[in-house]
Amino acid sequence: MNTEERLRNFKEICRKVGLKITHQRLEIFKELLNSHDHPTVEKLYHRLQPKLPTISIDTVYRTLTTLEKHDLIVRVETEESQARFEGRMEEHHHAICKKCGGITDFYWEFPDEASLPAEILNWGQLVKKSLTLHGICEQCIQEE
Amino acid sequence: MNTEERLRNFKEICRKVGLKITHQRLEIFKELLNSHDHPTVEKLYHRLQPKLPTISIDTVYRTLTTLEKHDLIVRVETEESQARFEGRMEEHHHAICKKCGGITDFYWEFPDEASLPAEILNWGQLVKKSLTLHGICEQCIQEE
DNA sequence: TTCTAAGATAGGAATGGTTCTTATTGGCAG
DNA sequence: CTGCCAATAAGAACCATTCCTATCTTAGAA
Repeated sequence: MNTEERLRNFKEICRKVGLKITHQRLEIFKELLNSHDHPTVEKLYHRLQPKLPTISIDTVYRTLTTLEKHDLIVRVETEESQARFEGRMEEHHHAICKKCGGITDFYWEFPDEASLPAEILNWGQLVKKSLTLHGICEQCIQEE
Repeated sequence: MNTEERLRNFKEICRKVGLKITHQRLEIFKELLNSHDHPTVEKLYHRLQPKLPTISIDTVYRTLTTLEKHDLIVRVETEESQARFEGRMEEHHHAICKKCGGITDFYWEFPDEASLPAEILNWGQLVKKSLTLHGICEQCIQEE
């Protein structure tokens, strides 16, 4: 799905579940679609200032939580205390740099569910499999 | 490594890096070794009350951060705001239940590093590969 | 063993990220 | 166009985590 399709989908989902399509929701969603660095709420808030100078940070929090609930965006799993979000919805994976905290996306096809241990296949209902690589990115290695 | 070996290793590492072996550090480490539910700081704090009735929660935070820095324990990556820790050090993976938040450990041999996309193999220096499964555990399915 | 210096802790205050409260605004169905 | 109800802004409140500092403990020296 490209940006336009994502926006159409966004509006459709909102209509379907009874969410009003407000200026703020639309701008927050669009801003996240254009952000490929898995921004924190604070970062998004600042990026939105030019378009929405009076928006409150609470609205950003509330909206992201709402969008997440309806599977329009994803909350990224990290060890940090600050929440980070992304707009990319295709199943993909992350490489996280221990040094700078940067997150890089990558695609990788999961080998075969049967390669998982039996105990986990019986664990429950699997929804998502995400591989996270930890290490130090090339740029941080150079800077050492 | 069994518990006894882990404790010996703990003391050795402390000596090596100049950390004093305090009663609190030892008890916090032992408590985490005995906990298999990836407890939050708050939970550990309460479990330690019987043995260390006057311990402050700051000490638990500080100690866990210190132990993590020296690779004696691991901070678990979740979407939650509260930090969770574990004492298991063998490389393993997690299945997280969306409903109850429970985390189940499992072992799984990573197929082959060459199966990762080239872009990631050149990303930097990889330290750890962790697979996280998301879904709903059997118990929560039953309860629905 | 005793002494001492440096490091560690307890307790409370402070901080920072996130959520709640409330008055006001604005989307949208009729 | 109008009214209802959801959504927002602003600031207060909340909660997890960290800081401050006086006191205590550990580990090494005497």
